[in-house]
Amino acid sequence: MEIKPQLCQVQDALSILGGKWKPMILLFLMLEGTMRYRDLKQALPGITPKMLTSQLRELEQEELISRKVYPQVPPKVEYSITAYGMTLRPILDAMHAWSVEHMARKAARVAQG
Amino acid sequence: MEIKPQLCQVQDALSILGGKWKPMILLFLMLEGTMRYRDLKQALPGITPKMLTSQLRELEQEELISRKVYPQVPPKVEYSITAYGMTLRPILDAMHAWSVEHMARKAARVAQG
DNA sequence: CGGTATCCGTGCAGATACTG
DNA sequence: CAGTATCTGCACGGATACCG
Repeated sequence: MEIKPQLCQVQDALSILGGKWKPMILLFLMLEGTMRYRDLKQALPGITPKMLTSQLRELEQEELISRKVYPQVPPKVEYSITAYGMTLRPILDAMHAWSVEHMARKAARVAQG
Repeated sequence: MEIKPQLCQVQDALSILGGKWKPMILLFLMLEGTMRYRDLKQALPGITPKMLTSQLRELEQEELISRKVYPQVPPKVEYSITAYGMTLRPILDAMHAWSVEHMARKAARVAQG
């Protein structure tokens, strides 16, 4: 059987979802449509402002999310998923489905050491 | 709209596919069924023996692949995907499909800097 | 409110050499 | 053939403090 080199392109998708918080950020924005900075910070327990900003900037640069600044005091910034970002949904759904399906197995492995 | 905490389980799938070479190893084994150590090494250009071994060991520990040793000289070791490993296929397929679909966009971004 | 700036530890991954 | 062993670096992520 011949292996098609194309198959190695899987790396591309992985590099985009690679950041520790990126999948969750994308998921939240997919579901909420729009969230402010502090909403995301609350939704992601334990994330530092530096990490949140860097992850958001990277996703924005990939054009997966968009950033809208309201020029007012106090500042207001809204993040939302783009149409392009939405194309990642099948991947996230597949990962989510798998994780839910196999949580029991993982729990058993942890229990037995 | 309510966010379901379950959705954050996406991290589990990601941690399993996280290694740099793991997705490709899994893909090759899914397609070939069985491969020897040196076949994998050849199939993964640039991988060092240390990395290949460590990635294989981790996948084996997760029971995603199985390792069969033939006690002979010179040694012969075969790796193959398990039924459990096969359950990851939808994720890898989704990632592959997305990557193929969006290679053009990536190429354009690289071209323009 | 929505970020920056700075410092720091660790873990992943590569290079190289050696072995049963 | 199928690995180990050892050394190395640097990107990733975290902690903390500060700013327009």
